[in-house]
Amino acid sequence: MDQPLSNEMETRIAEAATRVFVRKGKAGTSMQDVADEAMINRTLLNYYFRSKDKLFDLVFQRVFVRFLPALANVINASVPVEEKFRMVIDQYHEILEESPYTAIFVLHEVSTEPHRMVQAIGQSGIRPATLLEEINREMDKGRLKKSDPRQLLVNLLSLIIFPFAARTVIEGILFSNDTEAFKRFIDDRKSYLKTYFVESVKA
Amino acid sequence: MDQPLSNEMETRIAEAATRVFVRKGKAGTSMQDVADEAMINRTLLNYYFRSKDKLFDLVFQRVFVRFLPALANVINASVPVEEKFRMVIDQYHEILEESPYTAIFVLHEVSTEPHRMVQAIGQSGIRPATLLEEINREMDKGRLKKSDPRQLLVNLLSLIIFPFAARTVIEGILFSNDTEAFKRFIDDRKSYLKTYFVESVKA
DNA sequence: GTCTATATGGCGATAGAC
DNA sequence: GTCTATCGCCATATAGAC
Repeated sequence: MDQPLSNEMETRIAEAATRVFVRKGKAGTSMQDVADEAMINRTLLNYYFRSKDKLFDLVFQRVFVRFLPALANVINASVPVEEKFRMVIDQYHEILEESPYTAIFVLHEVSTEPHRMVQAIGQSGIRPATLLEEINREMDKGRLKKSDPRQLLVNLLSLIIFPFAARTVIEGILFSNDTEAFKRFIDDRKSYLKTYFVESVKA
Repeated sequence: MDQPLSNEMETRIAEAATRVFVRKGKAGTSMQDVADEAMINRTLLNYYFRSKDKLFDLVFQRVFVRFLPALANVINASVPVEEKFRMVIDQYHEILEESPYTAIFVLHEVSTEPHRMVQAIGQSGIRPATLLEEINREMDKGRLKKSDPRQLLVNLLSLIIFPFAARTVIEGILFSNDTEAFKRFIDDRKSYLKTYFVESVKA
């Protein structure tokens, strides 16, 4: 009874694989690395997942999908648009503070294998158009400064995500590799963005 | 005389290697890939560069260093600080529009091998502290809104670089994989940022 | 389900002919 | 300087014993 059931083992492998793939990338990870992280024999990986590609597909889907509810929940919420911006900031910070490498992982893997985008978006049901239309209406009503709503959306995501993607560079240049100082900076940034960004887009 | 001289061949290899490494990453690139791109026999790579590591070190240094003059020139210019912001936007756009994958390449490689940061910074002589101090003085004089100068600097770099790093995602979600539409978006963004960002930081 | 043993192929690197 | 041939290693994947 202390032998893991099939589902338990699959979960255990998936979680270990996620940690390793996210940290070292698909090409930089061997099946041995994953087996070590899951503390199982390497051959067992092929028993549960027939190939590295299949395993990676699962991991990528798991990671990518986590980024979507943060947007989807917000889009459908019944709150003013400035409050939606604050919610996006909070939710992405929650995800990225917990697993800081996911941002660069997703961007890198999607960049080298763009076909993943198509299927990932298809399975997600995400509708950014809805948020863009709401931003547009608020601009028409004169509550937000007039501009291209897509520029505003890209601004928001840039300001949130880039510091995590560029963590090593920023930590090295601005904080002399002091990880704790960087974490304080990110923590400050969460509230900083909620006032700075919202202020900068209001009409 | 139509045989390439040693220096010409080294340059040719370095340029080919840069294209392949930037596009597929270090771990995702084989020496055969580089040889094919340079249209030479694979063994010649080992003649000119003893190992993949040595070749990659050169490529990374070449790519990383390109990002620094954009900042260094600006820091020492004798112009108002708002004009410096505009110069940074122009210069980074020039680099990134020419080779859009360099952003994600640098961020990914630095993330998986952080030690590269230390040596790259050391050899660059970059002094962001100088720019931060100038921003601080402008805040004291009441010409810029008061805040943490590092947050402002990170905002600027985020707004410029992130759209390139996330190109595949943005192109897929916002532009249905229409590359030309994305390019127009980026072109608009350059002038958009110069007014939007400068406006948002002025006191 | 889990292991040992092994097949098969690609990789980085070098020796040696020219 | 440039090639062919080859070494040794590690990767993915599978066969087969238990």
